[in-house]
Amino acid sequence: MTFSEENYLKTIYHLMAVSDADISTNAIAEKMETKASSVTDMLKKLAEKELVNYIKYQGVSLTEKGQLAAKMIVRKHRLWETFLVEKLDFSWDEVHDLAEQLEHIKSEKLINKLDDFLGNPTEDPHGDAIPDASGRITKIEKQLLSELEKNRVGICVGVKDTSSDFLKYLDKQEIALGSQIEIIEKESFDSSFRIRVGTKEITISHKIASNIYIK
Amino acid sequence: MTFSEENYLKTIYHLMAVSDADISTNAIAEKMETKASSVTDMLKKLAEKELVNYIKYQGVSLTEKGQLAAKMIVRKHRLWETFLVEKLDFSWDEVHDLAEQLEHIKSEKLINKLDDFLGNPTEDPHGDAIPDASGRITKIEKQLLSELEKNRVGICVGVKDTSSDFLKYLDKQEIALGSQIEIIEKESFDSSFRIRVGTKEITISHKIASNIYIK
DNA sequence: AAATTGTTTTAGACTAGACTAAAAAAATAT
DNA sequence: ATATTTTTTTAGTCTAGTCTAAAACAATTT
Ligand SMILES: [Mn+2]
Ligand SMILES: [Mn+2]
Ligand SMILES: [Mn+2]
Ligand SMILES: [Mn+2]
Repeated sequence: MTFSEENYLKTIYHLMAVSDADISTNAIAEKMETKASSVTDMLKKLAEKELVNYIKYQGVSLTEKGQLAAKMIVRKHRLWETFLVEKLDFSWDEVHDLAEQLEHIKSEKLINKLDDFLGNPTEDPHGDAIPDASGRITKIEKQLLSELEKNRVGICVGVKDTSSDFLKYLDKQEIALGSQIEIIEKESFDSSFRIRVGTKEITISHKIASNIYIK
Repeated sequence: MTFSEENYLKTIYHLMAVSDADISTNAIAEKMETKASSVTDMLKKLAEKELVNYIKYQGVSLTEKGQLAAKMIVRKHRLWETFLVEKLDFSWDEVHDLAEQLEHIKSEKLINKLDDFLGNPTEDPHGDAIPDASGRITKIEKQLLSELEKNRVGICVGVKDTSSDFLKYLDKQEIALGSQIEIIEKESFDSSFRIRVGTKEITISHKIASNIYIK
């Protein structure tokens, strides 16, 4: 499997996790910052290899085989991110682009040894689940901070947006995985939140609140 | 720089370490298991980028810029090999092919952090020197076991052939980096060697002896 | 139901990197 | 010095992956 094929599979996998319905050519093109015509070409190739179910004009979904392949790429991505943060002391906003490269290294043995070396983690530095060697995922129950009621308290267990900008913003506000967060007030006018993080009280926008996972 | 360009540079670098003279198109083709015509195409491209000095029909050599680029690839290769052996418990005959993939990961920061994580090693698992971040190499003085006189004793510090087959043979004979080796007898008829490794006495062919470095 | 708009596919072109076959140049042998 | 062999380059073809522009199809609006 080529890098490009792997990237398409992974993108379809992530889109399927959100949508249920078949994935459209345009959705893939947008997410990958490429053109719809390029996507069509690739879908034909992936269908030929029985990695996706593809019917012209009707969108695409992963086959079992494609699903497993996609999970293995996600597994590698998240294990490498964990390695970079835990062992090489990278911060959580720096690792995604590097993992985009490392996820294409081909070796089951390597990734399984890396898994062991890291102590078989179930979550990556952003709180996302790491599939195990057979593709199984331990679902983490979590909800968006924006869905929490006033006066409730929770622990930050993940982020939805993993962009460097957002993660740096969280660093600045001293919000990290494991931080305790309490909803002090929900402002109905602009849907912003007054929250307590540790001992500090801060105000965050609805957009911020809807990108933080709480348990 | 593409993977392919990097592989050509690295090959030219290794050939230059042996030969002094300019490197021939055929030598590169042979080492890379490709065709001379493909090599010619690539040499033009590398010359365009000022990574090699190339004159039609007269062979090729690395420019300063090309030399540094090649060293950085070698640095990455050898640091990854060290990581795989030291941290992930791979054996020295398994790591080369994996390092061939890993050496193309693009990130100075990653490789420098990996270097620190490993304790800034100066040699890889095969006894080859690891260039530092600026390309400097600490030359290791060593000689081939085959050049050693009778009754001399030395320590195995490296291997010339790093093929899996050869390394596995050494494992079988319990020869590893750090092993003490004494020349008991040199057989003039077939140039074979009678040696003592630790407490064991064994016979090795001239070919074997000329692929082991001793200090 | 027809027209408009949006989406997806097709057709054709381009680049990187590989290949084969033929031509050109260099090296070697006679 | 000429002929032969070997090496290297050129010319042309192929595949993967991308793109633009045009055509085909689907969804919406009037
Ligand atoms: Mn990521
Ligand atoms: Mn992640
Ligand atoms: Mn190696
Ligand atoms: Mn090595």
